[in-house]
Amino acid sequence: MSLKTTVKIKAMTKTLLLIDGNSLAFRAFYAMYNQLDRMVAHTGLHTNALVAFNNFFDQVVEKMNPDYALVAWDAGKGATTFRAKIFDDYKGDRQTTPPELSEQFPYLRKMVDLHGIHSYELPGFEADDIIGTYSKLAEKAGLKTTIITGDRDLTQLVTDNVSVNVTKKGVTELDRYTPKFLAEKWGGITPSQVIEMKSLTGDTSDHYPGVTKVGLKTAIKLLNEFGSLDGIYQHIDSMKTSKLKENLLNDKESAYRAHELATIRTDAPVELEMKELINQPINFQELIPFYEELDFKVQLAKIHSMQKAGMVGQDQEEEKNVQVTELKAANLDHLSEIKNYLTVYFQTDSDNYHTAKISAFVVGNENDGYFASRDLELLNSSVVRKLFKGDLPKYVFNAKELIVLLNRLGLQINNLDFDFLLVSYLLDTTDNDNQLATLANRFNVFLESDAEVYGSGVKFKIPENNETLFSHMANKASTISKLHDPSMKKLSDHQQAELYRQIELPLSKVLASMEINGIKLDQAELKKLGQEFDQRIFELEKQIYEEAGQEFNINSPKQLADLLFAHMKIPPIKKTKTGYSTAANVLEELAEKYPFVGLILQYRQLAKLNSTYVKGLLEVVNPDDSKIHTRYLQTLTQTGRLSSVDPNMQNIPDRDEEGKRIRKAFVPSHEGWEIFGSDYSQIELRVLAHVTGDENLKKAFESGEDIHAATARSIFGLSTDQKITFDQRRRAKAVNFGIVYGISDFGLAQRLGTSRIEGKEIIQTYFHEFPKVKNWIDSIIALAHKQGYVETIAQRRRYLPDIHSKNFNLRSFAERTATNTPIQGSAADIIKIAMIKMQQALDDNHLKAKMLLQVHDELIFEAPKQEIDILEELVPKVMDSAVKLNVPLRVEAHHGVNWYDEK
DNA sequence: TGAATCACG
DNA sequence: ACGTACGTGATTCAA
Repeated sequence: MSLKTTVKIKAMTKTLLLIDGNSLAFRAFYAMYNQLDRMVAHTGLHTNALVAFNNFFDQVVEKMNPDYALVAWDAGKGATTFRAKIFDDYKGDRQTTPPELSEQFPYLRKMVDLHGIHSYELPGFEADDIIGTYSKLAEKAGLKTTIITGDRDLTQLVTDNVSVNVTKKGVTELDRYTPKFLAEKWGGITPSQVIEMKSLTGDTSDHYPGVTKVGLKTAIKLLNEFGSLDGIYQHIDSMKTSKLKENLLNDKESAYRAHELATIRTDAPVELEMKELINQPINFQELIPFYEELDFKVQLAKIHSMQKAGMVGQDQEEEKNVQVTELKAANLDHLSEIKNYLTVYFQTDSDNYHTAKISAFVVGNENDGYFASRDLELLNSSVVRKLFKGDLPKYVFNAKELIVLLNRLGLQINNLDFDFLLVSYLLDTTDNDNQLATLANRFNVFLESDAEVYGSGVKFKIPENNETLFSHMANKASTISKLHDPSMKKLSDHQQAELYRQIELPLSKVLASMEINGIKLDQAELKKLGQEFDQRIFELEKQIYEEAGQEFNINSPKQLADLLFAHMKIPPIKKTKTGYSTAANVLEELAEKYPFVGLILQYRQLAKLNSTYVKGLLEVVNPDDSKIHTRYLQTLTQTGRLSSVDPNMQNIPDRDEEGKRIRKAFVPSHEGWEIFGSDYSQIELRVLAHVTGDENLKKAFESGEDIHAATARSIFGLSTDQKITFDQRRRAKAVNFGIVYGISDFGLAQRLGTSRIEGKEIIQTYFHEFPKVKNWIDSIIALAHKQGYVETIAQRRRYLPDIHSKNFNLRSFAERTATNTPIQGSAADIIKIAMIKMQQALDDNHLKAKMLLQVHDELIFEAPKQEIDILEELVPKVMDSAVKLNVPLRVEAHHGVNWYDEK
């Protein structure tokens, strides 16, 4: 078919789209019911039905592009329909509309309106009747009509010119009923017989009865024989005596009433003329603020990209690019004009700001414009130094990074006030990729991502062209400036301003100095260890190949599994997604019967130490100062802990003697100094005692007794003079861990190597002994269900979007995190506060000691030997008084000539 | 790029 | 009945 004829046909037969608003709204609401809690706008409005309805417009209506369109609604409360007058229990048992849906109706209507489509309702009539009436009017006018509904009753309106699309799944997958499709689907029934059928079967959703015991199949059989309700009753006398005949006779009145109720009116006194139903273009002008109100990020991003592609008009205002001037020696004095606040952004060529090349910088604000340059020398000018040191509040994205970069340039900055990265993290940790463009998106501010402008992976390149680079950087700076007000407002709404001002923001400075200081690595010591490991690995390799009778890659779990479970025919113990597991706990079990497997375990241990901790650390040590400068990620974890990368200094081996030797290579950076370490004892269980208020648990901590022993005493019913066996303590320790992690009988049994039944008994006994722990767990899960998030003692927040999932696994996981996060996260709050106070104490006491590392519940320092005595008193004091809990905090301190000897 | 493994609290 | 304890990062293999 040529394009010309297609156009002609379209031009000749105009189309009308009739939408059953209420029916689709209900469909949309229940189709997205499991998303109900996830889809809430900042205003608190539920948006699940709105989202689905919007998808419906995008995917269905846009494709149809009808000439005329109308959404019909049931008239609101107070309007009695003619059906209710016939039958006062009409729709009687139907659940009242849930409030979460009711609140969406005004917005649904507005959405329809902004899509250029008329809404219509008529007191005394339902949406069905409006649709029926217009479908007849359209037929007379020679239009092709499409009806969209979730209600099959409307199929009675089907003709050659009227098709009825009934929702199949959600609101975008539809069954298209034509006379032919209807006949195929329902045993040869015609559209008008749909009414006859409903008369016999009744309608459960509208709550009117038909004939007792008559369902779809019987109804079709009767209609095929007698044609209609009238036909059935005209011939009823000739029917054989049967239960069916009896029911038909008994329920004749209800069948005829059902007939009347099921019949859709086609003569409702509708007022709109067809020409008023012309499908209007989408009103983007108003749709954007509307979507913003609903927090429709995806849709806003879509409009934004359409605007960029020139497909949709936009205001001149938005078109305007951010003002950016290249900064030069000649115009430096412009900077002294900047008032109110100063946004600062530095562009680097890689994530590791300790080593990255600093490509360019931009400073400025929304009123006074932005100034960018690649010339870092300009930063040494007195104008810039004064500006950075001055009182203007500074707005940045990642304060810690900026401090480190400036430090590299010998510069300092004062009055860091707004760090959008930190603020976004505190507001919501979910899906935080730490990218400005993504985080800005949460506030409906759109910015090209670095990947779009600079490329990613091997294609990444900082543009050589000044205009490209400076304009992107100015856009970033402008985004930071614009996000100050809305994000700080939200922070106060969440009661998190103190968490930000008193903890995270000051902490970023402390962390910056820790990173800058770094920890000294004795490279010779580590290399020596590496040589020993190399030698032993080589010998183990030889022995393994010999005993295996072949060479293979021992590092490949797949090849190892092949050897063990196929070639050597050892019975496997555990499976992974892809094959048989060769994990350490499996191999340990096998090693008891097959000594050969023990060699693999030894090989694995040494290979790990060698590659990750010997080679790995030697690769990242800074050759200039022989120090390791890790980066703490302050805005990554879901609980509020820090993490550490490049390298990870929070997982240096400690549990096995062999691995611990790595720690000998971490030494003080000055002669006559020592490594000093201090750790909280059982901080998480103490937090548990605090948040639950459990008397028994509190008592255990107040007595100063070993907590696992105390727990053993409680759950195994031992008196104070009875001795606790090693195994009882071990089991109690596993229970304590289990409680903190969100226990299950199976999980506990697995770890204790006992039966599930016994696991269950132990948990029950624990809860009996520590009843408030049980109460707290129950109530925190209930709270998570109610509000969708949990909080730590410092109002750190973690959202749990899966807490209402229908998927058991996802929901259970969310419930376990609901109990674990307040504990792990509050412990993180405590050590963060301690770190800020610790830095302050070191400064106040004019100590040379430096805080170097944080490992979740411990702090590592280096200090002159003469200061060790002071630290032994000061550090525990600062740490255990950081936060006042209703149980004491205990801190242990150690020191030595290296990190190994500090224990 | 994901899975498996193993290092830490 | 569901599957099975919380939070991380680095290395290696194999597609």
